[in-house]
Parts: sequence; C-alpha cells; structure tokens
Amino acid sequence: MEEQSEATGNGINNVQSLREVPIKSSEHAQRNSDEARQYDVNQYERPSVTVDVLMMSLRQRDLQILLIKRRSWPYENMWAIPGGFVNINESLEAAAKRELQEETGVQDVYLEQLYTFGDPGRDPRTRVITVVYFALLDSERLQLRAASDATDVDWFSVYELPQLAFDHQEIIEYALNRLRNKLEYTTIAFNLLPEQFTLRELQWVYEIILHKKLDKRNFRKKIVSTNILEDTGAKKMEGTHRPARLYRFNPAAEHKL
Amino acid sequence: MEEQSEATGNGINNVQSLREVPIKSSEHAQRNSDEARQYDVNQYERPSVTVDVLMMSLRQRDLQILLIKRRSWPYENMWAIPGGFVNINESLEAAAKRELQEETGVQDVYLEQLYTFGDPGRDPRTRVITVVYFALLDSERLQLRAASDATDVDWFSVYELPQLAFDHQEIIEYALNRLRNKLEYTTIAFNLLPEQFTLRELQWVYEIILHKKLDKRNFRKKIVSTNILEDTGAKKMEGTHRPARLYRFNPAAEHKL
DNA sequence: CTAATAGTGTCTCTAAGACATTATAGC
DNA sequence: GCTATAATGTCTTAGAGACACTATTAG
Repeated sequence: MEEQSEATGNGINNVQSLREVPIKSSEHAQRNSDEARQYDVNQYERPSVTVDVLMMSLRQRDLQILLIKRRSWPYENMWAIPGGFVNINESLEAAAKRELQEETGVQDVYLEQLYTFGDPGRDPRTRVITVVYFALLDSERLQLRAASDATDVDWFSVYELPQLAFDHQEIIEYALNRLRNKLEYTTIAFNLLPEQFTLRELQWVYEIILHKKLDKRNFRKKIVSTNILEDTGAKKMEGTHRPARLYRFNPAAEHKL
Repeated sequence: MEEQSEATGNGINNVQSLREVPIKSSEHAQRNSDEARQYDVNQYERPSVTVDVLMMSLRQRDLQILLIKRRSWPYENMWAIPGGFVNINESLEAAAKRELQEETGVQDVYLEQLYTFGDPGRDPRTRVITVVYFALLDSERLQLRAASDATDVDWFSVYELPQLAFDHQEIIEYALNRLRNKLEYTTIAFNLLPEQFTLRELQWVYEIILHKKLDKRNFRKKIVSTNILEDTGAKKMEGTHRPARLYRFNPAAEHKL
C-alpha cells in the first residue's frame, strides 16, 4: 500500500565491492523488456540486496522484537533489525530463514514477506535494497535459548523502542500495522502461542498486539464460534483459582476470522 | 560455543559485518566470525534488481493488463510484464513510475508495491530479484495514447491470458488477489474510473474485478452510506433510457468501506 | 407507446458490542 | 471462607443480503 522507504540497513558494502562487481557475460542477453535494452546490465552498478528479519514474540506479556546493536558507523551504537546479504543462489525466504536460525536457533516458524525498502540514501555507505520479512515466534520454544550473554542482541518492547538505525523505526511501524490487520481476519495469532494455551492467553495475544482491552465474553464467543479450537481435555492450574481449559489450534478448520 | 557463534557472531553482527565487511580494517579485526568470512561481499556476486509494473485498467468492460512480447531467449515470443533495471540512484517507486511513463505515457496514477519475487532460477540467465508494483489506470486518460503501433505491446484480459514468461502468471494471480481484497475495504476502485462516473459504472468496476454479479440496490445502498460520493449535478445521457447521475469521488471523506 | 436502463425501500438474519453473575481452585 | 481467575448468556444495534416495482429518456 503505502510506499515506504528502505530500511534495513545494515551495513552493506563498500565502494570497493562495487567496483569489483563481476560481470557475467550471460547477463549480456538480459532484458526484461524493451526498456531493459537501455539498461544493459553491464554498464550499470548493481545495488546490494539484503534480507532483514523482524522477529516478534510475546515475552513478559508484551510484544517484543529482536534487535542488534551496531558497533560501527553508520548509526554506531544504535539498534537495528537483524539482516544480511542474500546469497546468489539462495531464495529470499531461505535467506530470511537463515537469519532466523542464526539469531534464534529456531526453525519452522511463521515467516512472511513484509515489504521491500529501497530508497537510495537510506544507507549512507551504498545503495542497499532490503527485502524485509517478519517472523512470529512462540515464546515457549524461544525460552530454550533465551539466555544469550551477548550484550549486543536483545529483545525490546515494540512500545518502548530504543533509537533505531536507518529507517528501521518505519519498518517496525509497517510490520505492526500488518500484524494488527492480519490479526483481525486470519489465524496468524496462533503462531505466537505454544501448542496448548488457554483462552485467556489467546486473548492476551490480541490485547497486546491491538494494544487495547477486549471484552472477555465477546472474545470467547467469537473465537469459539469459528470452531478453530480443539479442547485438549487438559487444564492449566496455576495460582489460587479455578483452572483454565487448555486448547489447541485446529488448522484443519481453516476458518477465517 | 556454538551458542556463542550463532548468537553473537553470526547472527547479527556478522551479518552486519558482512555488509560492512570490506573496508574498514578496524571492523575487520573486530568481527572475524565464520560467517563474515563466508559472506565477504567482495567475493560475492550481486543479484540484479528489476522493477516490474503490472498496469491494470478497465477496458471493454473487462479487467486488462499491459504485456510486452519478448523477442529473444528466454521465453522468446511469450508475453511478459514490463519492467527494467533499477538505476543506482533511483528509488524503487521512481523506477516503477519511469516504467509506467515509458509504457503508457501517464503519470500520477495509483501505484502500489505488490511483492518481491526473487527465487534463484526464475530467470535462467542470472539471478534477478524483481520488486513488483501494480498501477491502476483509468481508461479515459489511457485512451489518449491507446493506439500504440507496436505489435509487441498489448492489453490482455486477466481472464484470458496468453502464455507468460518467467513466473509472471503467478505475479498476476498475486496482484489480482491483492486487488480483490483491497476492493472490499478501501476506495482503491475509484482509481480505475475517470473523474466523473455513474453508479452503474462503479458497480461494473466491482463486478469485473470480483468476477461476480452484485445486487444493484445493496451495492448503491452501501456506497451511498459511506458518503464518499459527491453528486456533480450532471447526468450522463446515453442510449434510449433514463439518464444516470454523474458522481465524483470525495477523498475528503476518507471513509473505509 | 415501446424499449432500455436508472433509481428506490423493506424484511430477515447474522455479527458486534455492552454488560454481571456463578464456578472452582489454593490457601 | 477468602481470594483470584475461569466460565457463561441476553439484549441492542448495525450491516449484509434477498427481493420487485416505478421513473425517465429516445425513438
């Protein structure tokens, strides 16, 4: 919808690499259209392409994202969305999965392409076009490797972000919008919960992301009416009160909210 | 160990470092992780980046798109979505507008980034990542330069497409989905109509894109209730029947459907 | 006066939202 | 029996969809 500018940034390449860009003769033939002729690839510099991955999870009853601290110019000491170059034989999604694996060690999580940010000048070093993905991680699996001792990688509440490098603030806002919209008409929320969960926990997901309180009875009525939940029969006992039923998401009932 | 290299080294930083890798010796020393070595930008080929623009318009009471005929390998003689390389100092949106201008001569039309397609192998010549935009053109303005004598540029119904090059079939399906969805909750449809139009014409836009008949009374009731239309006072007389009121879109009333 | 399309209102059904009480556990 | 949270139903209102007749023009 709206055009945003680019983002990611992480660093990128240097001038040197630009000069070194190899030219494949096969590309010679490349033309995507008549116009392509005008832009013979051999005489053009190529932008760098990176994939950034916004990893989101519910932690401490808050919507948090993983950021890394930059250690050098530009935006030294500011926080940034993790990302890296796309390998020449790697799909964009594969690059995103690689990032995810490197940062969190998790696999098989929800991953969606968000938007491509490519304004010239978003990175002062060189032209970088970034394809941004976002991932939804359930906090339970994440716990496993929660304790990173790295001081330059950390989780932040989307509601209390530090100063961000490049146009990463804008990217996060864009992602939050996407997430909020999809929450309303898809079953995306379940990706933030472990396999079994209570209705209260599900409601928290919605409340935290939409950033507003929801009515308990209306919420449950709506969710139950869709038949996307399966009662596991188990209950979650915690605290000094009535235990809550544990449910499981039933993807078979691919019902749209 | 592993933990450390993943969380710290690889992850982020090194990703970052990748981007920065080259040149600053200080950084070099700082991050010398395995990954950094692997992704030293200097030894990596860069993908080509193109912007393709799917130009859509209502013509002959049909939803049509502009395609160009390829004249050489690969996909010789097949039809493709127009596109071209992104100039090194040009934003993605600017590149899309340039394409649009080159192909149709129109400016100031609705333009939206659709998705980025980048699977290796989608183009047999080299790695090409394409950022796809779609544009909505109102047929009236388009008439002006409707008569292109180029035999390799033509409009096609999205419902009767020729054989398409690359993954362009998939791209068109993706765009059609996006358009259909947005039709329901935005005022995007007005971009396909000239400044003044009748309610029947507006209904055609919906019917053609959604590919189904709508109820006349319900449709009008809904549109009118949003207050996004302004009666121009003028009427459109054509044929031997009661003339229809001409309306104009009132963007001030940014009402969501 | 005929042909062709514009324009209009009611009823039903479903979904969203407001709202308060009882149930069950630990201690 | 006290505290804390789980679980549950009704009413009102708004919007979606089904549905048929009158109005206005050219010829």
